[in-house]
Amino acid sequence: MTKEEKVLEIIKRLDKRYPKVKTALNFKTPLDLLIATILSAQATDVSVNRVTEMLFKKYKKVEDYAKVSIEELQNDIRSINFYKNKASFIKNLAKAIIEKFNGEVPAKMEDLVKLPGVGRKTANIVLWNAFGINEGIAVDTHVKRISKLLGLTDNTDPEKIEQDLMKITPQNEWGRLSHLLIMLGREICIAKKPKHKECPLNDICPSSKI
DNA sequence: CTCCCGATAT
DNA sequence: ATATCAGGAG
Repeated sequence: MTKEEKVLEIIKRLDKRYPKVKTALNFKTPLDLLIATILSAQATDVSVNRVTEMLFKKYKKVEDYAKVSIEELQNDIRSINFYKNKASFIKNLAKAIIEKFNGEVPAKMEDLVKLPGVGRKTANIVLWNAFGINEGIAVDTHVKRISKLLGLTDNTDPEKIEQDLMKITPQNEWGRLSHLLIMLGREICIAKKPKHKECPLNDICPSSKI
């Protein structure tokens, strides 16, 4: 089985288990999702959703983030890790969106990654979930780990892994592949204790202990 | 490569 | 106690 065939089989099986897969982060607007995704770095989606439920009622426009004091913003997201960094990212990003993009979250990779606190992973999440655009593949900790376990890549650098996955995956499946692997990583192919017996990919996974 | 730095599961 | 969690910047 070629890697191209393997990816299609993986998508086919995971699609059956996770139909209509999408981000687990709650959001209504592109701005909401951008903020939530920044907050989600090395944090659980449950923690992020708990904070954003309050946050998105208080901050509805980029101007709200741009004008709030850094201390107040820090306090509003204090339960999330790296809250000082993230508060600065969000405030500076809001200013940048107002100055450079007329107050609208840009729907292009090259624009998104210029924003403070936004890398390709965050940009890919926003592009696909908020704009329906397949411009790349979000490689997070789950996608990184599982791609290697499945033998889809030999690289460890997320950007190289993304390139490898993009080469062997039809572009219209890029967003879905990423989110399907994330779901598998959260529920079955757990970093610490993979549930090989329950895994729908155990017969085509080189790392399976079954 | 290090730092950031709270909540949760085991 | 400690490993891990939808990472990114310096």
